[in-house]
Amino acid sequence: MDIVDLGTVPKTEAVYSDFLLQLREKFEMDHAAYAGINPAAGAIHGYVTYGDDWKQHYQQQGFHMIDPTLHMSQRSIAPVDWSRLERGKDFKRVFRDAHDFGLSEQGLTIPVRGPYGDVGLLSVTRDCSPEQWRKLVGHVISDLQSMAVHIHDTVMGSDLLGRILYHPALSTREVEILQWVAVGKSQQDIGDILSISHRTVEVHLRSSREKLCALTTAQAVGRAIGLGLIYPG
Amino acid sequence: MDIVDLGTVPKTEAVYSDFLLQLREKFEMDHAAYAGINPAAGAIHGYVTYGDDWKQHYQQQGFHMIDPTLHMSQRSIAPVDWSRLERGKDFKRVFRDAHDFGLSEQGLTIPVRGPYGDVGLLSVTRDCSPEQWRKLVGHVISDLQSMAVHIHDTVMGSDLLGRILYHPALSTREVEILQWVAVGKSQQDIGDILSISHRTVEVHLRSSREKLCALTTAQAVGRAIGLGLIYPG
DNA sequence: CAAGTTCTACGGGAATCCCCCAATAGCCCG
DNA sequence: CGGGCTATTGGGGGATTCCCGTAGAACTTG
Repeated sequence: MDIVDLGTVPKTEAVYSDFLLQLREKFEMDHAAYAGINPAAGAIHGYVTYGDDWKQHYQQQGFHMIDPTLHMSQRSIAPVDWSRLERGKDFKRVFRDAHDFGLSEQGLTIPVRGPYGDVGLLSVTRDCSPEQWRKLVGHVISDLQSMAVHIHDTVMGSDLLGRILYHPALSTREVEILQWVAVGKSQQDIGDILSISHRTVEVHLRSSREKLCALTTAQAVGRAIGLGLIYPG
Repeated sequence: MDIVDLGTVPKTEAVYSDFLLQLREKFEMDHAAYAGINPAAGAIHGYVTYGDDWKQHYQQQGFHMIDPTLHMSQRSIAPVDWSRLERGKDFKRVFRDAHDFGLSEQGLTIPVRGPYGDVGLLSVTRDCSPEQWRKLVGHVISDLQSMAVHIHDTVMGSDLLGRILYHPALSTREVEILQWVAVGKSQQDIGDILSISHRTVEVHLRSSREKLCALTTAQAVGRAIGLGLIYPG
């Protein structure tokens, strides 16, 4: 594959846009777009090959609030071919306008998720016959999926420094106790389970909250889950 | 591609094992394994092409607690080639034993995540020279990634009925208030923010706990995050 | 060895949460 | 229209958490 390997170049916004342009050419698509959300870093990323006119219009109309290609893909493990989406009023509204900008309603969105609640959506569009589309997709889907993982990994990696600085080191005991809280146990229960005083449990939870910069224990639980330190019970 | 499409056959455990056997043959691997966790359904899945002797030994030794191929992959967006793992005491412990069962320490694990906290790990191993391995992986990685998504999607889909039954419908207000809790606000704060009584906040939280089968609000926050209903604050 | 971290434990009291109970109003759908 | 659900509000009271502060022992690392 001759698309630039994002792992080997400096990370600027232009690099991602170029990556999408190259991907678009290689896989014979009209357009490509990547959208990424990183809750742990509070970051949102978006790169597209569309012209500025459609980008502005999409934003002004608030289409991201109703765009079913986004919403259905966020609920899917596998790639979502737009031909399988319901042609409801939201779909029609977005793509009636897209037509006016010369954009096709035939496309595909590939969701990728990371371990800390981060999500990336790589979308590609191509205006051609359904038969041609099916052949094209069947031919390139594996590589597109690999590309989706690649760009999402790289974009999230560029948030990595922030996450390293942000990512606190909870002690073993602190993690253990937070996990019990996530399972619904009270401080007294946890003390009984671990054969320690419930006052000690309280101390560890306080330390956990401080390290996670959380005002409450419930918030600390949520953050620890988001960071992959514990799991929902 | 001539591997059976899991979407077209009845879902039995033998089907997944056959899928892995076929995948192993097609991509010239020694072995293939899939492990999946579905927190929302409380389900754990595992299918492997290894013999029963290694499966039993792996379980008896509790290797899943220390296996770095599992732990590092769970923290990665992209596939993890085992050659890049640190040869620490855990790695050595697992693979010293694996050698005794004729299994290679050369492999690759591909993580896949779904929208509800579910995680799937597809691993493949092949005993050959590093040069051959690099060529083989470069040739098949895209297809392996697509396969990983495919099997994980299908396994999680087989939990779908459970998830539909289990997945509670929180009201808009309940979700909104749980999100504020996840941000660290107290019930009084939330009442002030939303211009409602803190007693009303309490009622919504109790309803949320009931629907999420949670004993505490902290547990409810964790579950809601795991279900993708709210996000860590 | 000294410093830092983790683990253990406690007093006292305020704040918050959550238990039980009660109620009304509005909206939607069969 | 009636039932179910959501949203709103309140009383009374107990349980739990969390605030402030304190301390010592064990372990690790430079």
